[in-house]
Amino acid sequence: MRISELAERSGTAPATIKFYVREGLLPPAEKTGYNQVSYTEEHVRRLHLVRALVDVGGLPIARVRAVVAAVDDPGTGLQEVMGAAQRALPGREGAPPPSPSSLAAVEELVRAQGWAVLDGNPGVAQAAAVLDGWVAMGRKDLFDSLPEYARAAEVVARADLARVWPDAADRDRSAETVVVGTVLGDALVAGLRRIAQEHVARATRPTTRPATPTATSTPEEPS
Amino acid sequence: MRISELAERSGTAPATIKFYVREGLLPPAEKTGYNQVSYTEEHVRRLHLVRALVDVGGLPIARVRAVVAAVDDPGTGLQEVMGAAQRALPGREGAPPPSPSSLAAVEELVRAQGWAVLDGNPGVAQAAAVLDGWVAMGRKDLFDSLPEYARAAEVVARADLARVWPDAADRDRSAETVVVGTVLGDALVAGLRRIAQEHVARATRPTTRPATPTATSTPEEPS
DNA sequence: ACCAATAGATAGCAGCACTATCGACAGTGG
DNA sequence: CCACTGTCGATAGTGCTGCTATCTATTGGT
Repeated sequence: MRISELAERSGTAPATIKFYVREGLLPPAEKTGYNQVSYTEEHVRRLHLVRALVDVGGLPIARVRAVVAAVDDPGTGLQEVMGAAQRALPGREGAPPPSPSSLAAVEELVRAQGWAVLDGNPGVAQAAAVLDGWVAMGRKDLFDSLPEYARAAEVVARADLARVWPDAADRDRSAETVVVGTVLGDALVAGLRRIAQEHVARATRPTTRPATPTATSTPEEPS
Repeated sequence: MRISELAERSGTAPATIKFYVREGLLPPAEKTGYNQVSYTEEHVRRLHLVRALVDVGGLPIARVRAVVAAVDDPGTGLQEVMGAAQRALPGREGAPPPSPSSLAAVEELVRAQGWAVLDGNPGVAQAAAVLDGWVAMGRKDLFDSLPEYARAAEVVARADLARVWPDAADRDRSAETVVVGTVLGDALVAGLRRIAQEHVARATRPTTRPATPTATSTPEEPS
């Protein structure tokens, strides 16, 4: 198929497709002439993958390139593909490194949960950075809630992996599954969390501010 | 205090502080002379809040402005502050709108969970967009896992709100708590999810690919 | 034969988050 | 009193990212 058809089927502008090929997000199409190439169904699904990572996952182009490289390299095992996807996720790159105390807190949490984890896991630094932000705001009560969050995270992780193992025999397919699941999973959990937050906020009827009847007046705006 | 002290205490360059004041992320300091102003402790904590939202939460400046405006406006109730924080989170703005079928699936999930939620909730569109990305990749099995994710999301949401109600009497303090909790909570859950993923992947020993012994050879790299 | 479409290369552009520079002045040590 | 460092506010500039526009040589379709 030609570029216009690929563009139409993926909802992506031809110029953008060319750009993706240049950037290595999309493999070059097979040449059939001086100015004719032939895109395949493989390109369609790869383009869908790229757009999902960019649009829904919010990944920058460079990260997407790293991820698809891991998917395409048959020498990369599923665990490493998952690692690549994890490292690709937008994770506090401009931020200062996490403090040792927060790192220690996270590591203690990991131990308390009975988790086994290597040092390189980016989640550790990310969680520690969150704790740092929290204490910088003068709050400390988050530590008590950590096990609750950790338990929820484990439930999510089990659901994640339950979706991968079924077709673990097909390496390419499951590599894609791992990537999409890891990246889009963050967005899914975040979205569901927003819905659940509103539900819980409405359900537990917070005595909508016990002692300060001011400012409750403004007409209810959808949260 | 003068700008250099504020810069030092917050780890932010003076030029950046000036920029934030211009952009309305930080209130202007009180003038004490032609070229002398006096920053307060309030500025320190506000700057910490802004940096946390930017560095850890990854929010763009414009979103941070909207969030702090909601926090500062005493006429904005806590529910609306939470709504502002939710809408501020990076959520698929460049992406195409979610398909009706995915929206319907999310709404059915919401009903099945017994959740009550208004139309404007950005989580619905976000979750639907994730489903769209998923089906665009030719996978449909995600729907079966949705209730699992929803349950985990509710656990998280309950933990979120349990941290807010305690000091719901202090509107300003709890407004900050809501914002930081909503924004940093996403990052925290995401980080813990990465750790849990690695743990579960190692613990359940995926029979590391049942029928395809190829490509397992590369030396174990920390995922 | 004609014309729209294509490939590939290069240049340009808009947005974002800062950062650098400037001129006028203030506060402080000597 | 006076040099000198620090400060304020304003404006302009920078580096990066993610495309988009333009150009030329060529080609398939009618």
